[in-house]
Amino acid sequence: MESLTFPRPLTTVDVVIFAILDGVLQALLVRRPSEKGEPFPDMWALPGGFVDVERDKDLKACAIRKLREKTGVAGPYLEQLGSWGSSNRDPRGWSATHAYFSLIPGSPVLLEQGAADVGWSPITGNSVAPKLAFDHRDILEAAVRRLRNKVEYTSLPAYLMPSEFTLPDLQHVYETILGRPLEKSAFRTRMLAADLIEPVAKMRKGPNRPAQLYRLKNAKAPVYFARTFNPPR
Amino acid sequence: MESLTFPRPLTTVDVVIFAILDGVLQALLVRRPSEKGEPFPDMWALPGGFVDVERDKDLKACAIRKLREKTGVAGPYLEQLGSWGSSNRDPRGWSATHAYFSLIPGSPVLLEQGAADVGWSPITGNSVAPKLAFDHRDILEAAVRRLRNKVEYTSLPAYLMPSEFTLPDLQHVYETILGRPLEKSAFRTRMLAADLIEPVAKMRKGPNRPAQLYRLKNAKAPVYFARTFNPPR
DNA sequence: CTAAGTAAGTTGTACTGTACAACTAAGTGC
DNA sequence: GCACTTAGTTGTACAGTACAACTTACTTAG
Repeated sequence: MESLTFPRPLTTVDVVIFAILDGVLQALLVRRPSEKGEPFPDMWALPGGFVDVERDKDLKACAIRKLREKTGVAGPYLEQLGSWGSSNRDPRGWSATHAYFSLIPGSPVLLEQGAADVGWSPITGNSVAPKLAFDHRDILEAAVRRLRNKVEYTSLPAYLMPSEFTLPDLQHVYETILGRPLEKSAFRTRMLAADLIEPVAKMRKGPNRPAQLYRLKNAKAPVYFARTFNPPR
Repeated sequence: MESLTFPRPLTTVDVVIFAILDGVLQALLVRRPSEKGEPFPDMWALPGGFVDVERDKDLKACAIRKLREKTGVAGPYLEQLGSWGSSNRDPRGWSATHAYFSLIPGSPVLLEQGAADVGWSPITGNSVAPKLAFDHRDILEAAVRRLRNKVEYTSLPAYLMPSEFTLPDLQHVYETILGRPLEKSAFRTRMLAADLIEPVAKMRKGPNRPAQLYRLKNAKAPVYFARTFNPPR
């Protein structure tokens, strides 16, 4: 039998958690512990950590656990992003992380505990302002690129909406993520043809014409459109 | 300092290697060793194995090493597919694999050594005929789905072509992978507009009208089209 | 009560890339 | 020379969006 005594890399899971706050795309960050000997003490990092071979039955379960520990959110959109592994990404030795990305709806309420160690950071460009521990900037940038790319031809932003929203609300989220305006009528046609949302018997009141409220259809998987938005130049 | 003495999962890399042989999409498989104590002895599996923390500087280097060990091919198309990790996918304990998929051109010549332990298997449906070790069937199916999906809107099949090929050749590869016929004139228009290939000053002779030969433009990254082929039903 | 302002939502025309189908072109074999 | 086959082109139809102008429904100022 093979001995299996050779050195094993460290195995972690990290989660890029996106939400719309103050009308802006933001990512959740946690502060690294400040204990002596911890790598990147007090720096901001993506939520994540070691796979616990006792508690986590698989990688996705581990990601869900970390997501719930930080946000209290259960059952949001969760997708595998990729993995990053090398001899030098963690000073403690050869390490590989399995990265996920998650979209959470509305304006989520964070768990109150340890609020100083958890915070939302707005996405500007492809990343966030603070320096991040490990190679977490690379991972975050990959997540932003993947999100932007998919928003061109999928209904992913629907997972960032609160339970009831208007079509202009949804369009603003698309525009915020893509960083460019979209055509109102084409947007509406596409969304309504997608069999993705259904109107509720209410209107959003405001200082001008009320807007129809919609909600996501039950347990709706993301819709893939046959074309991207607008001319890609 | 954190002790790092907790148990670590096994870390492996597996590669799904696709090529067109006999006009059919095929995947490379290797036979598991037959030694006592080895999991899944003598079964077919994807090429791969443990990360070697001494030799592999990162995951991609590890995938490239395994690719070259099995095929002798250097520098083909290589893309990360995802990762699979759980407590029960390997009888030796909690294990996570980082899966890649690769497209190799033409009709590749395998390394001769140990030819009995390496073989191509045609893709039928979403998988291959033989039973596979571990969860390699899941991984292979995910690779086939990803490839099919991307072929709808990218130029990936170009990486499966020999150095010189005709447009009908390329179209046949598209059709083989997608499992449905494509429109000749729309296909040609799309491919020629993509700035992906260039004609060489030669024709493919045959029993009927000669066809223009093309080659991939130098170091060409895959092209993403703004629409999928055909009506998706 | 009316008019201005604003955002929601609709309508009509133009355009782009593909679908579909018929056509022409260039070779082989008999 | 003619039938056959595959390469490659041409022309019309169509689908989904881009663009822009329009109508609708509400609030607020006067």
